[in-house]
Amino acid sequence: MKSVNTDVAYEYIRMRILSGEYAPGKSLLTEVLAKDIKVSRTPVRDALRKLEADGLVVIRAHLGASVKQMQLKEFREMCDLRLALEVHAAGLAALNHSETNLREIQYALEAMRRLTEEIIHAPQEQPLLGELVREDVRFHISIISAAKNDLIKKEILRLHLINRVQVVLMPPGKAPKAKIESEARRRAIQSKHDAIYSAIAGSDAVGAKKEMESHLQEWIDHTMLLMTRAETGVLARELTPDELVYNS
Amino acid sequence: MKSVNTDVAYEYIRMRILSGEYAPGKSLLTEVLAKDIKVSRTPVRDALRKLEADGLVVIRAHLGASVKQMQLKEFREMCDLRLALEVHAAGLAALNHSETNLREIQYALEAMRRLTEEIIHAPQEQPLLGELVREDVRFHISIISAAKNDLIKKEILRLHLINRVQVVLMPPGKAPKAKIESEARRRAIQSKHDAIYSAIAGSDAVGAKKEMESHLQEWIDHTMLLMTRAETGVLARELTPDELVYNS
DNA sequence: TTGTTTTTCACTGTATACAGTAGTATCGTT
DNA sequence: AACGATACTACTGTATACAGTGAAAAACAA
Repeated sequence: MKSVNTDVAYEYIRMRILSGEYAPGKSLLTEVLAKDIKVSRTPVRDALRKLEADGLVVIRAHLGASVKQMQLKEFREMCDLRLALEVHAAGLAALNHSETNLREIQYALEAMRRLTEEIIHAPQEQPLLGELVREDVRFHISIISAAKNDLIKKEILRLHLINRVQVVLMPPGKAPKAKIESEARRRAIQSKHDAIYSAIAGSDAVGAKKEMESHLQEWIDHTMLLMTRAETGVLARELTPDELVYNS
Repeated sequence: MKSVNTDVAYEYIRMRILSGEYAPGKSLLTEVLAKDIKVSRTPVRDALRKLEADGLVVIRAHLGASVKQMQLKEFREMCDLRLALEVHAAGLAALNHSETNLREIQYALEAMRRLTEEIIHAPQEQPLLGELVREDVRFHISIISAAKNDLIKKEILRLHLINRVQVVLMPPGKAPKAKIESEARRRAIQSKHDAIYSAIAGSDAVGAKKEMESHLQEWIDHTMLLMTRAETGVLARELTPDELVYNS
């Protein structure tokens, strides 16, 4: 099948939103985009509609499209939605996982363990943080895959992406916590991950759900704290566009 | 703001899908629709894109749009997704409900109780079934509203609508169960609903989730059984278009 | 007949011109 | 100077013509 301009436009805009080049709130003019992508306005409009369905863009009649910007309330609701789905997926993973799934989860787990220790002992933690986040994503996605429900998986991935666009991390200089505090937090997360893995590997659905729920709730609380603290217009970003496109 | 043709087309097509006039699998030709709605193909295409986002339509490049038709596997996955969300919502409802919410839930509950008894004692159960289903929907939506999470609510409503389009009930004549059996089942459902309500009213989140989970699981199992039994091309429908549009 | 190629054609995808809206700047009035 | 009405304009919404695809029909070969 020949490539379709709509898809080209979709990928073009999507990448720029996910990479942060088009920040939340930025208005997306069809004419400008059409000229940049070198197609007409029609496929651009189609692409924007698809992106709206993904939750990355909002379109208001006669006012045009802009990159979705969430209020704190909406963000909290989305986190809760994600929690519900990932907790359920953890339970399913405990029941439906294959050996391959377990190996995948374990791989991410070990990579995170290694990176956590490296970061704690390194003088500059920043450069390795991106890798850590990437492995964290891999860990969660592996679990979702083990649940063997493509619809739920798709939905969670969608929410993950929105999350990435909305959560703008504190700039390196203004790290909100003392290093000793974040060190303890990192170790706590690691052991929580271990507990989740054990429950899944042991086919303990109830346990897996419980551990996943408290893990995510902790993450949500932590993130909400950072977001309420953060001044508007904070702009440090950890991930490259490439890392953001996990379609696996 | 002036009404937009895209919205007109969207409503037009949506209604016909929800009412069953456009059955799953039916192909939706933009030219035909445009002529029927008396607009051009452009807003029709936009509307179809929106309906695709709703999960009611599928669009394949160069092949056009058609009303979404699910395989059994996908339907099962969707039911599981809905279960995850509604169970979570039940838990939230136990924590976040207002007095008004409780009254709404109770109202639907009592209406169902009355109808259930009427149906059991009536010679012809068919005419009242639609009403019963409508009150059942009201019951579930009231709980979702009580959860106070608009995003989750929106998502569950979306899934409910897809459900209605996909689940085509057995024709009256071929009722799969003896009356005595469905009578027992109706009473069981009623008492399950009572249990859910009690847990929510008593702010018992764990209990509410547990009751909701087993209730929905029972419904899913029952529906899957009907669907696997049903021959292809079964076409009896209980609800009028009007009942299908709960935007509350 | 059966299988393979060619042709046809109905439909979608795209570009573009035009219409219509909502926000902004301009002007006039007090 | 403050306020309201008017004109402007930059953009979206819509119709439509044309290009391009893929599936089904027709033609052909064995």
